[in-house]
Amino acid sequence: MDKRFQPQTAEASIYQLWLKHKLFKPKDRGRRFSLIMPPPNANGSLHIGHALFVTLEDIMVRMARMAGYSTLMLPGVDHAGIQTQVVFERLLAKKSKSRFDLGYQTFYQACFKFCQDQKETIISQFKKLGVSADWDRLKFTLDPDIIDVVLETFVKLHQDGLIYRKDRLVNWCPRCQTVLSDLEVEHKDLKDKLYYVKYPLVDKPTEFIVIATTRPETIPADTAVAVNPDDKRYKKYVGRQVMVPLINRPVPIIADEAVEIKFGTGAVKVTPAHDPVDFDIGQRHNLKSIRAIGFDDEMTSLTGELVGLSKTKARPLAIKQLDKLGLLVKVEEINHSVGHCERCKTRIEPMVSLQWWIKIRPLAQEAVKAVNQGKIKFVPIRFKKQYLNWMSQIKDWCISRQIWWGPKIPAWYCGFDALSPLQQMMNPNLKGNKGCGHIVVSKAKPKKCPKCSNPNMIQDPDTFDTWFSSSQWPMTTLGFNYRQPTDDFKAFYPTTIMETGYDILYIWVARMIMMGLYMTGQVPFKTVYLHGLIRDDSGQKMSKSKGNVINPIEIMDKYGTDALRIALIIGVGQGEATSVGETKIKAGRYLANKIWNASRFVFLIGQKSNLVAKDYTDLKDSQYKDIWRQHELFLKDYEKEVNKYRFGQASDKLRHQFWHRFCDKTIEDLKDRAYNQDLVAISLLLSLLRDYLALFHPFMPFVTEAVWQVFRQDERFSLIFPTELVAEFKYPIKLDY
RNA sequence: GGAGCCGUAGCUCAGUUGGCUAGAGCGUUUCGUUGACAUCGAAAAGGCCGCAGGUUCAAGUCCUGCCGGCUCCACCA
Repeated sequence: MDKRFQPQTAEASIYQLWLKHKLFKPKDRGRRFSLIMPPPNANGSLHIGHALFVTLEDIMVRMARMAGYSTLMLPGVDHAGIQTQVVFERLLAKKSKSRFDLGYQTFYQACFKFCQDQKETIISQFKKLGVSADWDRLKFTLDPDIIDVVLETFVKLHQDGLIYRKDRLVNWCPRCQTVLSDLEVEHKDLKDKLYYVKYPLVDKPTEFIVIATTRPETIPADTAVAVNPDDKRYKKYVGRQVMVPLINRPVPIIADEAVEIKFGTGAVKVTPAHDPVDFDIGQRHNLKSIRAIGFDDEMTSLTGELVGLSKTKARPLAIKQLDKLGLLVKVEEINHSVGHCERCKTRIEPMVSLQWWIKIRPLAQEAVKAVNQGKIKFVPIRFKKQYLNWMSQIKDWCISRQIWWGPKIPAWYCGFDALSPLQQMMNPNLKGNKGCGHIVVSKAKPKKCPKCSNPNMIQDPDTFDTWFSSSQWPMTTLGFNYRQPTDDFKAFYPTTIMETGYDILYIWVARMIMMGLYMTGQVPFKTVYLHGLIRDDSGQKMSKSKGNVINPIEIMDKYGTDALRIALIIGVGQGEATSVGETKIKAGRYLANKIWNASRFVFLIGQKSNLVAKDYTDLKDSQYKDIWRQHELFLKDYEKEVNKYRFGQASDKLRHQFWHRFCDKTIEDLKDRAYNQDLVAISLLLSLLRDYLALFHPFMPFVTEAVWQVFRQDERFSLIFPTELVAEFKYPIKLDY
């Protein structure tokens, strides 16, 4: 046995050994355990967050496999719609190109190629981490069979009245040139200015109502001024009219609950086209929606003298003019939170636009019911509350995007005029298509318009929110379809555990539950395990700009994969942030080293002895029965931790037991007798070591396998080490899924 | 405005349904090993478990309030 374990040279061949034994394939028999890997985005390489989640998953999977479950870990990769498009556009920008320079076809193909390359990279990195997934079942969100089901789901939702197309207020990202769902918008607190502006009364132009606004450039789009119905100051004005400054258009003064009496002057300008609250007020009071800012970020023709200006230039001009007219009362500093694009950090422009929406309430109802009935367990439990809280206030989900990267929405339009105004603007090349305006939702392109027989229906140029396809991931990856369940689906659905980060509880987990129930009538997974974020040594969030990121690849090269894996897991509370730094990783390497050396010692002593295969002794009746009993007590305790998914605690206890009980006590106590050919002592050491190797294996698969292989080479140990791979050894504890 | 979390050794953090003589890693001190250990072992120092009340035979653990930090959600003009 070598004096040291060399992860750098040993790991790759150990991984090959597992593949050779088809270890990662589910066995035919036994109870089933399945875990669908959250697909990493195919637009970058492995970071420490990937390492954490995939390690946690691999631990659960390896434990289940060792405990005798027919175990499937299904890997996948995500095309990651808007995120990938932003990443790829940045690459293009370095060559001074935009997606429009390439055109849709070329862009799509180049992006596809880019994703394929990234996919290969990340898969090889996952293998380096020791991930025991069944790579033959690897899925990509753009695989034809996956897209097929996703499209069908859209059609079915539409048939069931759960998808509709409507003009509503959306989040428009001027940089990405697409709308976003609410969950893709980040709110940041910003210092801004609050302008107090006089609106003259129509019937008495010497009298004014003063409103407060942060966006004077949208004044031309005002269609009302609103006050709170209980505000005594303004009671006499309600029902009368004011003149909108800059364009001199009369608008009504209305009363609405949404207006806060205490804020500003208690009177607010209502701009339904550019503000979510105002949009709702507009709906309630049947107000017109006038657009001041176009999707091109320029002021529209309805904005008087501001027309044609960019919105940033329009504001100072508006202020200047108001001031000149003597209508600007004062300016105050204000702190308020403003939405930004999660991907490119550009400030969101609220707009009214015709988009596809999912009517979410009916789906949410079922998803809440399932959780309340205990069909899905949350680990840690506190996320159940967060889930329920979110679901109770959920809003309809906008699923159409104007980006190019991703599958297109299966809606077909008879003629250019049926497209939304935004789509018309963005797709002038389709302009020649004439038609009756009919819309068909179907997976395949209709041969002709069912109404007017036009043979050239055009497809909706928009793509799906990438999360629409992700929300169906557990179903699509297992081969679900709307006709006949596949073998994998029958065998492994619902999956046992969904492990992912708590930061995508709403955007992904909640939606998978809704879609799973909708598509199959069953929950997609029985347990949700949510892990926390990774921080550095001093508890800081890792970020490139702070320069405190840890590159898992470098760590693995330097300290070995096992050191990284155990450092990410040991002693970490459930769902809590993990602090990882070089010292913790070193501690991991020490542990790997300790495992190797303890094994080496036992191996050498065993080799020197007269031990032969038949010398295995029943330890429960030996003079060492107390040691064995203590070991069994530990196993019980350990079993409890693992069944509660407390891997941080479990691995900590395991380390302690192994190091300070087995190495420091048991080995030391039995050393002399073992040297003196006490075969019972030797087989005791061997038996204990074998259990420790098995227990450590899910956490530190490489060093444990390497040791196991050494023992396998000597047939004298074959009764105690009865299987070829440590992973095939009967796990000394029971798991209950 | 709503929801959730955290505050335990110098640092980063564990501590499950209340039973703790409060733990780990790293760091510090002393001694010992270098024939399993790019070390390892034995021992030690170091904690009003944020603060104040309450429940209890018993509270780091449950309840209330306060102080400090964080996260998420929300229609703060």
